[in-house]
Amino acid sequence: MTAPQPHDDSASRFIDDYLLYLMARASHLISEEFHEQLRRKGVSVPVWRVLAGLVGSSGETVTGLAEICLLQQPTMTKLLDRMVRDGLVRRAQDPRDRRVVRIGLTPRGEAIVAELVVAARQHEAEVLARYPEAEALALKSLLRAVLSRHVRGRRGAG
Amino acid sequence: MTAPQPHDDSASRFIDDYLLYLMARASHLISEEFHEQLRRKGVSVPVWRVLAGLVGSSGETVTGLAEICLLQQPTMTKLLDRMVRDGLVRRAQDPRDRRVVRIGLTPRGEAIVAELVVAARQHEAEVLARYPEAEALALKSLLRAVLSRHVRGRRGAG
DNA sequence: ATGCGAAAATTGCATTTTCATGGATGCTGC
DNA sequence: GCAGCATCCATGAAAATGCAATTTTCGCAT
Repeated sequence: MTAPQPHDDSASRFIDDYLLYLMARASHLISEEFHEQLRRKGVSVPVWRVLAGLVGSSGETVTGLAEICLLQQPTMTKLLDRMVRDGLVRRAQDPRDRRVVRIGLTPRGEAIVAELVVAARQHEAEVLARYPEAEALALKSLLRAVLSRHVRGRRGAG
Repeated sequence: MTAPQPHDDSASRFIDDYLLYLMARASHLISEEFHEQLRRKGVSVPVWRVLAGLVGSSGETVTGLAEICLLQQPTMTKLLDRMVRDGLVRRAQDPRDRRVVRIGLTPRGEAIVAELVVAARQHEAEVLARYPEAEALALKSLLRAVLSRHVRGRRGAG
């Protein structure tokens, strides 16, 4: 029962060489930069993810959006409730399968996400500009490689 | 007011070329693999992060742990309440600064995290084995480069 | 046609997180 | 020694989340 020792701080922490932590931390820190911009515009992170997930692909399902946004389905349903209430998206029945709900941007949602995408692209450019171009390209390429190992149902993956 | 169109699915979604999304998704998908192991052992993700954050560095502060675990400070305080209740960690006053609370693993916490770290290292090895060794090394290296741009307070960064 | 298993979305309840704030200690300049 | 400010942790009310169970619809074999 020795007391916790304050010294010996940056000895060799497990997490500092742990891949999953490096990824989570890198993702979190870079994302936080943009999330601060979102805060200033009064848009929450989950709302941004849904809006962004709909850009270039109108008509996602609830389950599909949940998978895209890395959330669970019930969480997505409740999030969509709020976004519908706020006039950002709307629900529509799928003409072929009445179990399915298709989510689409409202004009208001489209206007908001259009602005945000501009800011996101600019921020991404700033982030990438911090590194030699080769590294920047390699990073994206490696991330794609990681993701390609995880094809989950999404047909016609690019 | 055109209805959401179900077709035109995998055209060219914004997020598929968005760095922050690639990072978040890669991190999430790989992490989920290990989180499923955690679930089977009855350990929640935040608890694992705290335990892992303490390995090799006893005596972290509450704020420090929050930063390490990518959580907010009040979240960490309440998470630590539960972990203290469950006998995983304990609080101790810093001898030099009475505002500071030092968090240390209990013997029970140490035993549990020791097992988990073994599983984590094994999972990491499995993940890295999916790629050519050069890619695996490059990925870690690039993530470190990203993180090195974000030295936040932590002194003596490696 | 009809019944049966599977899939999609929602709802309810308990838990957890967040945001804003409060209380206490430490530090600096005078 | 003391005022003023920064830092650290804890708390409380409100919102969001996770998990399990429910409902509706579909696909398919009979």
